[in-house]
Amino acid sequence: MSDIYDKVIELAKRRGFVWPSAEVYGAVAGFIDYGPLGAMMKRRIESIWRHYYVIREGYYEIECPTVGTESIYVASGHVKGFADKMCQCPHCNEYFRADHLAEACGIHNAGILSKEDLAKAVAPTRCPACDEVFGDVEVFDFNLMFQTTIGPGSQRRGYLRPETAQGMFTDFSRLSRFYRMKLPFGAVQIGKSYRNEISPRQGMIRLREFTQAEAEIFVNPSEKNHPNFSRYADYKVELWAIEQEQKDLPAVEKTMRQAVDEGIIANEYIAYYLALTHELLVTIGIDPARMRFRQHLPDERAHYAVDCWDAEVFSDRFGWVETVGIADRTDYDLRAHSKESGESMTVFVPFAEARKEKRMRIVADMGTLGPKYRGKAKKIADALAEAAPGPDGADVVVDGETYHIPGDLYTVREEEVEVRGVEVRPHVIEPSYGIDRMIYGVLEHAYDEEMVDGEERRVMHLAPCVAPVQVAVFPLVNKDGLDATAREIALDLQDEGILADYDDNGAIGRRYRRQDEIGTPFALTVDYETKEKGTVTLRDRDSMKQVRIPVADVHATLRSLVSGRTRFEDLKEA
RNA sequence: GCGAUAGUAGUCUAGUGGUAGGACAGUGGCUUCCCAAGCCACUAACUCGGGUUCGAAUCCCGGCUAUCGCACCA
Repeated sequence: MSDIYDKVIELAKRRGFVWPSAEVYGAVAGFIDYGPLGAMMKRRIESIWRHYYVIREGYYEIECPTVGTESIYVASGHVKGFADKMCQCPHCNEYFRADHLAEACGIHNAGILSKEDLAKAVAPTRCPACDEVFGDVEVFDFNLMFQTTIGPGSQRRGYLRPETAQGMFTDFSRLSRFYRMKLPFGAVQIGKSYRNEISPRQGMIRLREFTQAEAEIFVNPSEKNHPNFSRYADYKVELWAIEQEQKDLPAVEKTMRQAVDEGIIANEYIAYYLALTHELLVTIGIDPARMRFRQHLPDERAHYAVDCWDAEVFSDRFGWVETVGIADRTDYDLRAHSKESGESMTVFVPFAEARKEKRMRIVADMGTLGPKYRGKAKKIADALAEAAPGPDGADVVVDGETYHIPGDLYTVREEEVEVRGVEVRPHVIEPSYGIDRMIYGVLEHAYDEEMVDGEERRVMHLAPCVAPVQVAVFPLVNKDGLDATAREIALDLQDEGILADYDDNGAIGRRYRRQDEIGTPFALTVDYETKEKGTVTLRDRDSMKQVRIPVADVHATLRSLVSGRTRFEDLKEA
């Protein structure tokens, strides 16, 4: 003992936020259970996320299976790309990435070598661990996806999804009809994803089963301006862009308008979700001073991505933790699924006004062309339609051979056609949130120890909107009917949908402290004045101050406090 | 996964081969009554599996988990 991590995890375990999963049988690294308070807090964070993405942005939530067939992940590239080629030293049994070993001895692009070639490349090198020459080693694939089989007889291979995103892509055509073919549109998913990490060692930060909240926003590639950009145009965020990162400079503060105009952020969509993410993280209780937006360096971002930013949250134990990724993935995913599935995955975008376009149409004289070229005739005719004929005929290339087609074998017509629009393959803007990491960040940033009258007070400064228990209700003493009144108030609050925890055990000070430790933001106490004047005391967790409010106002006041519309400091004494 | 270290009530900890003790927390009661007060009572643990031994929390081996280092981290 101990840094904040130890203290936060100790409290989280003891009070029922997060537990090692299935501890009775021996926990397995990378799996956690959310206890009663943790699960409640997680739901609250998820519903705040929904408020932003589903209600405010209008991107409906869908829910897809966590088991997917092989073709999904062949298309997405996870079957190939998510597999590391590994080998084991025959002398010391240490595991290594085979491509890393090969690159260390001067082979470039070792990542594209076959298993056999990698084994050859590694054989003469020395093991970094035991310094023996490797000799004969077997290079094998280690895929980070959990594999399973679907149905009996294990004919059909399935994978647990490594991200929720693919569901939005495979449902693209139906989504596009749902949104009546109007770009932009988006869909979101909150759910479990799975990655069989080789050795997850960072508690809640690297899990084998984790919760993601992802939005896939499909936009017209030529219109990357967000329709509601004005909402965040003046929103200021500290940006640690490529330039600052490479030169080791501090982050710069910019409005989103500036950042887009200066070309720091690729487009309004990315900037919009970056600002929205900032607002969301602050709302759930991430300390703005311990948060930054870091731009991916060109060599670290996926080859197809135009721009990518991570929201990173600072942890006392882990340093900067990548918590949210916001990327412009272009049309990569839809193109990949279109190719694998044969679906077009495009959206017809009509022009404001249908355009009349003049087109040259080249029509082959099949009566002559057919007998002359026989089997090739169809292909030649198709090529002709695309060709640019000269005065003495047209040259077309079919199957690698050039054919000269004299002018009398086709006619050129000029036609006027009406073009109403184009088929567009949308680009994808993807904000992707790691819910578990957000929860850890919230817990760590909320944790505090302070001295009160020479005694340590442990308190979780959870935002009222994410605190699992929203209000505690106490009788000052357990007699003279105060307890019955307090019980009634608690019941009323519960009827109103407010999570109120009634407690009459022991001394009142102890009850306050118990609630402080789980981050309950407010406590109501029924005392002798309640009977006489119809008021109760409302105590604020952070300041430990109290105001008296009328019993009749309890619901409305708490609702307003919990939603953040009112601050405790602004309450008036009854 | 490799190596080192560790694992005793919910938490912290005492216990070097002879049937586990404390503190805090928790529960019930008394009392006091607005910030972990006091008194009484109670609940509750040797990480798991093998081995050595008449006897193992204690010694040995292995698993699991945690911490640190190495490796891994779309």
